[in-house]
Amino acid sequence: MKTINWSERNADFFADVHEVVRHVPRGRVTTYGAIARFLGSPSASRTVGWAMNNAHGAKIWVPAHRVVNRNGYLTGKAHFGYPERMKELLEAEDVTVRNDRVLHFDSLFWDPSEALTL
DNA sequence: AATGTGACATACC
DNA sequence: TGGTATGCCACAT
Repeated sequence: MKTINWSERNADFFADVHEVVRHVPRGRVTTYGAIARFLGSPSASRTVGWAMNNAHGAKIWVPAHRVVNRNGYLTGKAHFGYPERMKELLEAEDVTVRNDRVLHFDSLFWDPSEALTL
């Protein structure tokens, strides 16, 4: 387990979420809940989703397609311009998607709590 | 100022 | 097992 330290923690929740998502490695995925837990608000997963919706307008690019729900389903696919876009972005990173679900989700899951420190 | 609404996750019947 | 309620946070109304 490699620990990555980020230089500064942002003031607002959305920015924190965006920062975490930027650390998700290419070819890996994480979940709304994992991010919420990591940021100290275990039941704010819903808000994390809202932050993703907001991510399109973020100053720095956010790989929002690497965030799925806790079962590995692409519940956010409707927000990528066209429905298949999210899947395409993932498969471009060798993450296979079938029936809106990430294959081998368990082994591809990346937990920010195990890789980052606040 | 108060209310409603989400790309979720859990707890509790 | 499956439906309903609720926490959470920012934003629009």
